[in-house]
Amino acid sequence: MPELPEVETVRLGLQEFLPGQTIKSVSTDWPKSLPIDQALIKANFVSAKIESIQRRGKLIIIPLSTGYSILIHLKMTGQLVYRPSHGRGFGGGHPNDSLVDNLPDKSTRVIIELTKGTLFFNDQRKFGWVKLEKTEGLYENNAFLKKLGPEPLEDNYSFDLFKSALKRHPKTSIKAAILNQEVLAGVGNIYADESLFDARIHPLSKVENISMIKLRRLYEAIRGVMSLSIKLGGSSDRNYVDAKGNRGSYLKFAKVFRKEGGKCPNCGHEIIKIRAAGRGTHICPHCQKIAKK
DNA sequence: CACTTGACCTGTCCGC
DNA sequence: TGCGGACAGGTCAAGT
Repeated sequence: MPELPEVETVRLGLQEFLPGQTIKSVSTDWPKSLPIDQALIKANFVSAKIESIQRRGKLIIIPLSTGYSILIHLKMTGQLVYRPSHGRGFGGGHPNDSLVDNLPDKSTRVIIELTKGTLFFNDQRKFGWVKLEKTEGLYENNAFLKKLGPEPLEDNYSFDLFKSALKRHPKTSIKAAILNQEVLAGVGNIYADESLFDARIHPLSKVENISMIKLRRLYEAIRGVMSLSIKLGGSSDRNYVDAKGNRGSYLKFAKVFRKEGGKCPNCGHEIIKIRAAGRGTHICPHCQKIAKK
């Protein structure tokens, strides 16, 4: 599921409620979702105070008063939903938007009890996890964070940065390259397809064969689609919900993702589905031709 | 080495 | 209706 815009939407939601709260208990019925030693949980997770909610790429990072940080990866089907202990929900949401009316449910893997509410980590496919690591030196010590590429929505993320990272993967397909989290952080299958369409680049084009003009358009497109998606609360293809349990609406505006059989909004040609970088991939075969040297 | 493919899981959908 | 297979927002390890 969750790519950068979805994870950022979750972060923004949690940011409203969690900072300042203290953790009362942590439990799981699927230990692989919470691969933390019990002694460490007791010493540095329980009774800790939540300081802030951060995000790096698709990873949620929650620094605690104990000097440790909670790391959460939602992978394909993870949800992170907060429910206050009293009052009837949050109000303001449309009832039909909620995919998580009664929590915990059968996909709930980890329950974190807080002073004023409960944080549920749900994950149908069990790929995601909640970990705990030392805050000091986290970005240097954590294998994933250490290699993670730059944040594409930061002001200082330049075309030069994008181009020079791509240059290290000249022979691979452009889709595989932008899905590679070491090239840039946060792009997943939805935003790869949408941004490649916007830039009129065929996903199987080799990086070295793509013109500078098109790479520039791709850089702009990646930032454009992900910024727009954050404004729309992300994409809810199946499971995704934000911290309040509500869906995002970006897919209503998607041009090719899951639109096979429909018409290209640019030329009217039929959108087709192919395979690229081992993933289902949506293109307009008329607008997106494989680049050749 | 750089790059691609399977594995991790559950659930849903589609064809026979 | 039942059953097998393909497929689903991600990332690693193990292949080629």
